[in-house]
Amino acid sequence: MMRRKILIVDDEPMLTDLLKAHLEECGYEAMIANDADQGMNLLSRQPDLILLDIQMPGMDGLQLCRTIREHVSCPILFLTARVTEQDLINGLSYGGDDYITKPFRLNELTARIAAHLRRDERGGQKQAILTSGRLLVNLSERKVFYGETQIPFSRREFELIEFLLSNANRVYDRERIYEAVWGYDAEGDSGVVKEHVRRIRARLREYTGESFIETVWGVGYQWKRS
Amino acid sequence: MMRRKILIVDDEPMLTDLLKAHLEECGYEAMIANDADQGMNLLSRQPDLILLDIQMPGMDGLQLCRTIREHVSCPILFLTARVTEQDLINGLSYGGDDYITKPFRLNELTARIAAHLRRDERGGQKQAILTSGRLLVNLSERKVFYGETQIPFSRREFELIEFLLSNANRVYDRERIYEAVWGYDAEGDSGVVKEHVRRIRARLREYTGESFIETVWGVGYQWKRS
DNA sequence: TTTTCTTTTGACAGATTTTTGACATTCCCG
DNA sequence: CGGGAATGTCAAAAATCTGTCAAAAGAAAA
Repeated sequence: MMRRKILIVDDEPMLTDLLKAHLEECGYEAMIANDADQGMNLLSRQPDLILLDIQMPGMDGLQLCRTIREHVSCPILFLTARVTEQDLINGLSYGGDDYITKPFRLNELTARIAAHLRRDERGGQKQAILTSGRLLVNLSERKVFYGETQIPFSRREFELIEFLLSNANRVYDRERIYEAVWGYDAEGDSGVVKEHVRRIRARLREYTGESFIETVWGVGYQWKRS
Repeated sequence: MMRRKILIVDDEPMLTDLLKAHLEECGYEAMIANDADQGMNLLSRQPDLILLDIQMPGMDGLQLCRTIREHVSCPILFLTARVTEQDLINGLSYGGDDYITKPFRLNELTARIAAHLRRDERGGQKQAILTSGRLLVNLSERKVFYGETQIPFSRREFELIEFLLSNANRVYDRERIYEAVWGYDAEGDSGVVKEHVRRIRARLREYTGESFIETVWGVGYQWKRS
């Protein structure tokens, strides 16, 4: 198996050096880019994964992310400081796949990297993070954020959100939703879905002002992504 | 075999120079840092061992030690003038591996260094230490410290802590936890995990005031790292 | 063996979530 | 403008989950 190539884009030489050394110790091949131009150039070497700092001074990391996405389809993992949660959400909607906040542990980082590469390899399509506007849904931690505040959801509620959001802009009747989320053959829908949608909407509205889930009369529900 | 790199952190230039010369004579590559910042910077060069003076004026050597531990896992050897048992415990609880009191003989120092490097290399067993806030978990010695005091845990308790902490911020249901820690296929979880979590929380709370392990309702537990 | 400590188990109460059904409201269409 | 079907709302009931305790079973130490 070829050694996996990882591209590191960060303006802090100290950090990039440390990361490079560590990643190489873990058996990866690491390339360093200290600015956007270098980063774009190194795309030609076909990295398997990209670590991208989205808050480099004098450069728009988000734009860079989008540009990268136009050229390659490998996982992009953001490095970000805790403060600008908003940037993070932007980033994910700009084509990123996951994020990790600075300061982070090397072990944690390599674990994430391994997970993404594994997923990529198996062809698994499942994203780790979903976004919708300013809303952020972290599937692995099972948490929903609006900006920096977390919105609490119960298990079924979360599963329902996960289903609808990962099939955003598509309409499903209650029976299908029940089947997909509850797993049984939907015999008597009995209005459970209805009630859950209500509570999810209520909580979303309470925290964000909008409810995201839309009713298509006579048919079912859909997650509306602007 | 690569030449081993040793990082010396001490505010006394005379001493550091002397050490550097001596170590290089012994076939090591030596790097000097005269203050904490320099020390942190040089971590990017991945030293194989660190000599650290824990009593530099205007800086908390112990805290530095702990900070270093968050980034690297190589052996850390204290240089200290203090000799009490208490100081030793302090140092070790902050993530150090050994200590040597000043004034010392160069021979003694190099002997210790060689011993640690040998152990590090042979066992392949990394001196794994995890931290979470002020909490420190020494995996090789199977001990947990909060500041300078040790918190006692039994075998299973420690293993459970180890598993959750090394996968911090990720949620695992009881079944998975049982599988990972007990090693069997989780047939009848039977609440063993639940009970262990309770006792771990209780002891952590007793010593630290917080319980670190968080419940995600309907899903499982996770170690919460701020 | 006895003693002590750890681990497992089962029962229970309390808290939270999920489901249900009755009722109100909205929407479509004639 | 209604009638009827589909959807929204609410609160109570049912089901599920978690925290806690104490006792039993098992391991380790003495």
